[in-house]
Amino acid sequence: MARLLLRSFRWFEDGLLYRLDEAGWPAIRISHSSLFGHLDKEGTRESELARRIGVTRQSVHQTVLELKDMGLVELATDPSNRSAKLVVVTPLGRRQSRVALKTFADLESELARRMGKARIRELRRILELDWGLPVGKRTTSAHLKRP
Amino acid sequence: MARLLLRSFRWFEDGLLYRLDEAGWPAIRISHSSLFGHLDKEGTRESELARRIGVTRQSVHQTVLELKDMGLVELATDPSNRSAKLVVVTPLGRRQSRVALKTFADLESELARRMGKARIRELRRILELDWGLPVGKRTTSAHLKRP
DNA sequence: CCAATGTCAGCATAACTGACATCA
DNA sequence: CTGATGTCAGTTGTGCTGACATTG
Repeated sequence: MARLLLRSFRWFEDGLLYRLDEAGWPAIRISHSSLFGHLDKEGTRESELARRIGVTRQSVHQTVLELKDMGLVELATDPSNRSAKLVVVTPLGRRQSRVALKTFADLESELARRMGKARIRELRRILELDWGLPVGKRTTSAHLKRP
Repeated sequence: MARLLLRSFRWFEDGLLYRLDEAGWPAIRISHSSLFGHLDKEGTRESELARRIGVTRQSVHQTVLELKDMGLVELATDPSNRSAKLVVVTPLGRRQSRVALKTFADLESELARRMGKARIRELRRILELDWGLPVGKRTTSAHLKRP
């Protein structure tokens, strides 16, 4: 099962890279685009993104730095807390994220066309469920709701 | 969707590592154990494994080397073709693969307990389907049946 | 002092591509 | 010569942990 999940992940990864390259946006990757789906309009803290996406602050930080280098996001100090920063999308970022998110939607539609709409809907439903902590994990997990 | 698939993969990965460590077999990883499920009793070529698993020869080669270092498999020259080699399981490998495969089954049962048997059965069913080539891929793909 | 946040450095895992030698 | 196979070297992509500074 683990291998099947990974294989399916690669299916999307390959498709995304191909489509974006085709559209002239070769730079973005899965970790980048999945971040955009969790950004608020007013800006979002890295630590908040980490919680929403389900990875560590450090992973998010890495991705954000890359996005910043590409000019897709900017960092602004949070007015309500000077030790925190807000990740805000640039106009360029908005344009590119539209393409990326649409590509994901397209891939999922293509899959639905191939495999059946109901099946893919069901797949997403199952994956979106809270699977609980991985067996043996106690705390501080990507799957934990409240850290 | 891509991220969800990856997250679920990690769920299994974490569980496997914890359980195996608990059982005193800390060395093995997902890539290792998924290989065992595709080994014939009489031995199997690396390139054949690559085809069955759906990855490149080079990836399989890497994994096989590690398994050899651990003493779980051995390499024998194929009697029918001296340029080829057969990957054969050692007695130690047989013991450990039993533990690993049982662990995977346990994890899936645990998941079924948490999420519902039917749902997990359906999840596996969908993942096992042939998704076809990733969008944009022409040839030489991990998803290709006949290369 | 403590907790949250961001940052820096290093590592692990699972794949990939490219290049090349061997042999049927 | 060609094709299959194995091998070596390097790279990519996504995540992790540990350690530390800043701020509230």
